[in-house]
Amino acid sequence: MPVPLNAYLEPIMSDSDPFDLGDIPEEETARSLSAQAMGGMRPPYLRSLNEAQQEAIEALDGPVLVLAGAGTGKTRVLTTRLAHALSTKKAWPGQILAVTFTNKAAKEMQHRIGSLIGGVVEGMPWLGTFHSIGAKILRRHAELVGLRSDFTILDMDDQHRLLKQLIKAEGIDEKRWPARQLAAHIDGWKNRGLTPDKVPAGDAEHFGNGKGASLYAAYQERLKILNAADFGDLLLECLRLFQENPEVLSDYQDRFKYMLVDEYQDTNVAQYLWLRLLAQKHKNICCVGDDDQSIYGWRGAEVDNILRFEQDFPGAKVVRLEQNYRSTPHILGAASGLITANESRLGKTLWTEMNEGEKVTLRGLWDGEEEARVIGEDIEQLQRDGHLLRETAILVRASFQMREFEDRFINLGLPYRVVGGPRFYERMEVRDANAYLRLVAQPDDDLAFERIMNKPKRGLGDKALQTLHQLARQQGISLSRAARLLIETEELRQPARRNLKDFIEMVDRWRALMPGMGHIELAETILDESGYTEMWQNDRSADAPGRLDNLKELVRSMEHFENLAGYLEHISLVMEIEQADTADKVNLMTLHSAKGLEFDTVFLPGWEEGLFPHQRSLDESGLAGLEEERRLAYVGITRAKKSARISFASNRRVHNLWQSSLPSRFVDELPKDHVDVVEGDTNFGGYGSFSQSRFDHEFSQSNYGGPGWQRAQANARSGAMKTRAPDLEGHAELVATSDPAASSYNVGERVFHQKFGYGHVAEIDGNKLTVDFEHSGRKKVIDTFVERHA
DNA sequence: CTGGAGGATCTTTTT
DNA sequence: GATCCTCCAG
Repeated sequence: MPVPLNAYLEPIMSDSDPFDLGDIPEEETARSLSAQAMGGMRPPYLRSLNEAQQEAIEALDGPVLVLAGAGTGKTRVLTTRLAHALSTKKAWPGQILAVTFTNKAAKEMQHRIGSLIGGVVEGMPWLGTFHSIGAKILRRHAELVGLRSDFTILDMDDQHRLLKQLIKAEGIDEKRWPARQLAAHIDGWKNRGLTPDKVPAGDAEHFGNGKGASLYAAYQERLKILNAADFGDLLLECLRLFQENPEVLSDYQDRFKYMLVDEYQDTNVAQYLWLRLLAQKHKNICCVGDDDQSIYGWRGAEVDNILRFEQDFPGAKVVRLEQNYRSTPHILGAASGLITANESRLGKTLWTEMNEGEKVTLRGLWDGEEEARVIGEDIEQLQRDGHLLRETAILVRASFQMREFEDRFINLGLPYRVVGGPRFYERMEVRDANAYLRLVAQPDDDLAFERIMNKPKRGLGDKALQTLHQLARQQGISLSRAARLLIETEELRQPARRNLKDFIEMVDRWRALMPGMGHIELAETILDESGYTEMWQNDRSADAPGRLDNLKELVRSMEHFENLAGYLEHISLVMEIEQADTADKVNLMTLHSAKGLEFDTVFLPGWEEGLFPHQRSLDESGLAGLEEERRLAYVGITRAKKSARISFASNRRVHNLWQSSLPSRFVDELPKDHVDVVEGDTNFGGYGSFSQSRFDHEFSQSNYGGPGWQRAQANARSGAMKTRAPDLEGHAELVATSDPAASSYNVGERVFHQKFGYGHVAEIDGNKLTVDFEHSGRKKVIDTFVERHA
């Protein structure tokens, strides 16, 4: 994330007149002179734009909705609009809020504005993703929502572990109510802007026999104790901050003279509310989006937000960008024809001045393997014809489809790259390393502590961890504080105790190094001294070398940051490591990660009922799900500049068993005029014509209870039967020891300890007791581990 | 407390 | 087919 240019922002944030040039450093004045020099003339950056684009750019004041179809120059409009606001001096960089969804988009905008205005525009402090901007605002006012400004941002793995603990503590059977499901619910609530107290009663019953809402509340409470926020909180807590603190809100309302929202069709309710609050004052909000490309409904995105824009912002100007600069007429025709099957859309008609080009091809194949082979051959042919591999992409519905292509390409020696695959920061070893860094930076980060306490093995297993947890909970302190207490006592057996002590001291030592040592050197020291690197060096498994490489890469990536805190903030918000991979490789990715990209040739394999549209989408969201799948297909086709090649297979291996499949209904919805059916040389399936698939379509509609669906039902049934008695053990433990009033013991008092038996208190040092046990001799223990015994 | 064996479950998409 | 989890034997 960009480093804020405080030097030049501060004056703007203060009460001084933002247009007072006296506050702006020289270079800035020099730059804005070029804008002034344009005078009344049409600024040069507007010249090569079409009418609609210019309209979208020049309508700076008042609410504007820009409906930007695929390939209509959306990003250009966005950035030019920004540049326009700046160069006409309607606003200074610090007064423009520009939000995107992905870090990639934010970076691209940053970059393009830079080249438009010329020079440094890291000065756009409020250009970023919803999440990064939310985090930035929250850090400034953390104490108002019960956090400290150095709060940790949890990733999904952390979130998952935490929820698991809570579910266990509630005595709920985790088999039946998996943590990931609860996480999905909580995410859903947060996306809809619901705090625990606002979760509708009916909703909460979906989880753990109606315990959903209370678990959510418990989770939020726990987050506050951990001084942590999850992804959803970055928005929801920010929203709460605004709602509960009008003066804070009004401050931001004043500040953001102009607001710009990219991919508006992907906003969820929380984001929508957030935007609305902020736009209340100046009302200069410009939302850019395409309802036909809304593909994140499952993540809480509300297509409604864009469909409702004109009601939400009365007097809104709506600009349609319909001239497409990317694709040939056939490709556009195929995509447009397909998307007309959707009912809920605002409707646009894309057109182009390009030459006809080739039709979209459609190919039926025997199985997934053949599909991979044929596409591989196609790509090799393209290569021979002088096409670049990097201008070729294979877009799949689900990531498991990638495997067959990878296998095939490795076989062929065809270079490929998986875009948006397993993320760097999600790898286990990288997370472990980050946990070390987090623990050093933030001593009370329990999740980090827990993660690495016994990695590498230090003889601190479950037992030690449980003892620690118990103590931490009773004392209301963090694990590392609890550890400090524990090593003073004899609660843990000798090896564990010594190991824990060593561990604590090691972390303390690193922390002490922090002020003097650069963060990179520090990271190296930590990885080295902790034995973590060594652990992988001694590991004989096949993936160990790769993991070591990743650790090196991690340390290298830290160079981009000024300090440890900056690095940690970055990785929690940006899951991807930036790498300039410009090599000529075929691109392999999911349809979702293809949004916003374009390629000469696009392969769209796997157009089969159940896979695409995905069965689960249909089961869970019905018609809305189907329409979203169709939009996904639309996104896929419109990625192609020159050639789109759709295929489907009659047989596919799923979970290691073969399933026969029918061509996707989307195949039938493609307008014939724009499609060529290609006969494969091994056309076992006999899908030579549309009539066959139309017939299959009829069949498939009555085939709703397909194998997958039946299996799902069977699972649900057996799950229901598996209900077990609630786990009482956890409760018993709580009841036995959680008695805060009992912490004051007297010397000579008789006490009972679970492990050491009966004894008399000999000395008292705070909450540490020295007890003479009748059978175990003199021991130091923490008072919460003993019971008073009359 | 560790490590290995065997079992269950998984695969839709992601900031 | 992989990964994660649980259980059991040292």
